Amino acid sequence: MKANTSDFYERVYEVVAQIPTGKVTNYGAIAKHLGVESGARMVGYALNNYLSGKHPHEIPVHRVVNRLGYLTGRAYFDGDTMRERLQQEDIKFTEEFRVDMKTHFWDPMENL
DNA sequence: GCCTTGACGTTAG
DNA sequence: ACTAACGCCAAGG
Repeated sequence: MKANTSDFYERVYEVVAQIPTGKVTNYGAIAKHLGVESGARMVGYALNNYLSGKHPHEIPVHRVVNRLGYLTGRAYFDGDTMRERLQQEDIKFTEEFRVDMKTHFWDPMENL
């Protein structure tokens, strides 16, 4: 059973699916949790792939931001959807497109 | 096969 | 706080 790229994508989706409402995590934390510390970029790639394809389960991909809290993936959602969804979960922002990581960061390493 | 392009992160300045 | 240079590695041209 050799690990291929699609396995990695699936594992990313599994982690994202467990991010609690009102919390966010970042690309690097997910990669690290999956044992691929240098794979932060690939996590982003996986999420991008998620939005382009058709998937049976809805997962909160809007809850993944970069390590500084910036909504680097906002351009891949319609309009301002990413920020709107986060605000609906009472997530606080320190800047227009930056969430308050100090308050809302959820680390897969410590919770899974 | 080579080159460029990224939802990234770390380090140095 | 901000910028630039790398390292990373899958995908697409």
